[in-house]
Amino acid sequence: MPTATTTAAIEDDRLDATFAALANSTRRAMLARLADGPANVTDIAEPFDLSLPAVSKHLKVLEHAGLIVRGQQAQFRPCALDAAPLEEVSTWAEQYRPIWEARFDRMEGYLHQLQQQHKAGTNDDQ
Amino acid sequence: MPTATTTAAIEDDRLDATFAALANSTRRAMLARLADGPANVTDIAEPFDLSLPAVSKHLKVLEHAGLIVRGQQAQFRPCALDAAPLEEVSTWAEQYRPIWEARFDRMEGYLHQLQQQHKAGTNDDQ
DNA sequence: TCCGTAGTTTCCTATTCGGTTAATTAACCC
DNA sequence: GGGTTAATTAACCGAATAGGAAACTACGGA
Repeated sequence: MPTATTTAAIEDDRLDATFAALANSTRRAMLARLADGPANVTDIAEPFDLSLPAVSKHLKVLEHAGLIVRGQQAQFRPCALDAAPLEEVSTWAEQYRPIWEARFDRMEGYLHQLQQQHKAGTNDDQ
Repeated sequence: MPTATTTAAIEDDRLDATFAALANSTRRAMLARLADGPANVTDIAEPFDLSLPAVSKHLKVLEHAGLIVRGQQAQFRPCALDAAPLEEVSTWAEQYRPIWEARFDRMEGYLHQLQQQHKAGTNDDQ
């Protein structure tokens, strides 16, 4: 058996890690900071009301998701943004563009209908 | 006290919820299924090796993120995709497009440099 | 060699997540 | 009313998250 873990499963895991890393406003703010250029851990920590270990852990999550790359010069560990996973996120989301664009002509009526039904409970027939 | 919760904070919370909902391949598969049209809970559950309560919880997460809308007809609770939050995700990610596109000319050298430093650790002396 | 700086690791706590089974609600049909 | 179908709620469990404090590692410099 060639790949017990299929390509799709690997991509799934990577998207899992990326979305999980992004599901936190502190980490998203760190990425925004790094969009302006590389920085050391204490620099990244500065705007946040967080202990340094907490920041360190957030950075580890971002690194695990491949969203940052880290180096080492002397006692410093510079972090740099790697936006490649964000391209995957964008591509994934863009799959659904036809749907959110069709929303007005096709979907919205149905969505409203569902919501009304939900509010109404059992009204009459259908 | 005017808006102790600022607009930015609300958007943060919404992105938190959306990304968290997307950070699970089962839930992403459910969205993919719903892209083909509305479905009831048991229909959605069918491809998964999961108990119905587990499916129900996943759907609640998706609903909380605004990714699905739910109705009620008789004992059925039809679910329909609402792709609007995915447009937000795409827009958010697209912020970083200049960075992932500049990667080849501007960033890659630096990223590699960081990675090499990291691997090398203390190379020469000790 | 000792000190200060930069970060990480370890250990702890509280909360959330993903899953289960069992019980419950809700609506239809006979 | 009684039974069946659809789905949720309740209670519980193990694993993962997010945080802090304290200890530790690693490097540069006086």
